[in-house]
Amino acid sequence: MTIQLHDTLRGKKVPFEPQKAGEVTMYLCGPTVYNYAHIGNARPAVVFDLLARVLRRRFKLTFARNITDVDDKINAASIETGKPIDEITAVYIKAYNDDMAALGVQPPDVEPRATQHIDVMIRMIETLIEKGCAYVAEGHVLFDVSSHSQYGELSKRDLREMIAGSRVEVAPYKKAAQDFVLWKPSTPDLPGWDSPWGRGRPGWHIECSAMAEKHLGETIDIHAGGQDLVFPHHENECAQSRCAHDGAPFARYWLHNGFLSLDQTKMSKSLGNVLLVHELIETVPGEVIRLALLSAHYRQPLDWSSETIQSARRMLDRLYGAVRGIEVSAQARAAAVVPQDLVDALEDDLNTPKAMAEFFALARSLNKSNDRSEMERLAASMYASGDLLGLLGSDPEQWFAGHVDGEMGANEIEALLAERNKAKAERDFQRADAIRDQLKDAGIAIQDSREGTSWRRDSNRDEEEGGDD
RNA sequence: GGCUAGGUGGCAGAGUGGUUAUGCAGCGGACUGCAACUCCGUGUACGCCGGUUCGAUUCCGACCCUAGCCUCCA
Repeated sequence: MTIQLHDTLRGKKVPFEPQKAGEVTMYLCGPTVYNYAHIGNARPAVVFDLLARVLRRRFKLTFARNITDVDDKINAASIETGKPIDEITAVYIKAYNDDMAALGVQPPDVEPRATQHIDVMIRMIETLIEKGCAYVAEGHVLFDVSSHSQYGELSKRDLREMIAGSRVEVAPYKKAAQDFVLWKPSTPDLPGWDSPWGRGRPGWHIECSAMAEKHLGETIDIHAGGQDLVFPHHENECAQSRCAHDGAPFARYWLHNGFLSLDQTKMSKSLGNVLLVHELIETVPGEVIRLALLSAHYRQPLDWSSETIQSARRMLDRLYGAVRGIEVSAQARAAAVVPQDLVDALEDDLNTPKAMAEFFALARSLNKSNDRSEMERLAASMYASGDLLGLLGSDPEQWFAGHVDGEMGANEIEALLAERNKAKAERDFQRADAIRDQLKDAGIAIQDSREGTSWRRDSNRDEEEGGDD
């Protein structure tokens, strides 16, 4: 079966064939580093990280995810905080990569920075001017939208309607309202680079076009990003690149993830409901966040709430519970197979809910099995599936011991369990139950089995009742 | 107003022209000293109205509602 992907340009799910057999190029719009990443920023990173993992099973993938480190929002942050720009960007680049690593996002093959590609951008702008697709006006270079007949194709917009519906004040030097900036002049206090049009800085859209060209070539296989980037960012990127490359296709498949809302509300600074990843991971394991982000299909809208987190946590409890206590040899790991149904689900436009259903089916058969070698084989299969999904990366005991410190340490818990087992052996069930209640109050759930008693920090515990901290 | 997605059982969330999604929660049972975990069983779900069809949640049309974009935004 060939991989199926939903292409925004064609507006439907289509079979995926790379332009060059066996090799795939993919570009994802990365962060503008003026602030910490919020949970909505994490969705495309996680979703397309999964796509990268799926593609790597079959193809040699070159995956580029850029960093926008020159931008007016960064300049504003610099003025606001009084810190130099490169200090700000360094802090947030590190924070972004740390946050994404916590969510199981593998580093891309290339992570180009805008400031290191100014020369490429200038060259591309020169090319666009030569080809009559761009013009200089008052120190600005603008892209002439009328020079590209396919403009509007990706976002399915009609140029004439856009003029009518325009709500922006049009800069006087623009030939047409939709023309967008490729290069703009910088005042001495702003970051700037020398160019044929004077000292200035690039517009946002040209950055991605230039970096994609440099690292992936004129025509890339997959271009991905958030749905809100379709217009104007991707439409403009597409127009620039195609004009610069004599009409060669820019991206052969356009993938866009749906929006994430927070408690049914759009995240926005003015509403003060921005949920930052680096804050969230203090109390929620990154794996839980990853699973929560993958629990809905990537193109669907996803509402983030405490229930979303709780549900993902419980799912992981179930998955880790299935593999808990099963030794998997290196040999079994090497021979492990991801169930074909799970692979098929992911290769069908990244159907993660279906893939998770298959994952649970695997956990169920493992839970049901009594045969040692079969259990090892199934557990190995679960770990292999986890590797593909970016889940189940922790040791199960460590998972149940909790990623967040509880008020009761492991030694104390073990001591109480030993005492309880002694009481049980003496058939002093009242004492045994008292200990169980004591542990429960401390947020520890215990499970008896033939092999002994195991424990875990109970994710089902109502934190409201935790009380005294 | 225009464009693009959606509206599925208590919740989350896939999918399909006629047959079990899955997870959580609930109910019954097994296991257990009692629990928990796990297993087995269990839900007359597909926005509204028409149409096509032997049969539609699934296809077509109208309507209602929701979200995103049209301005920086993942």
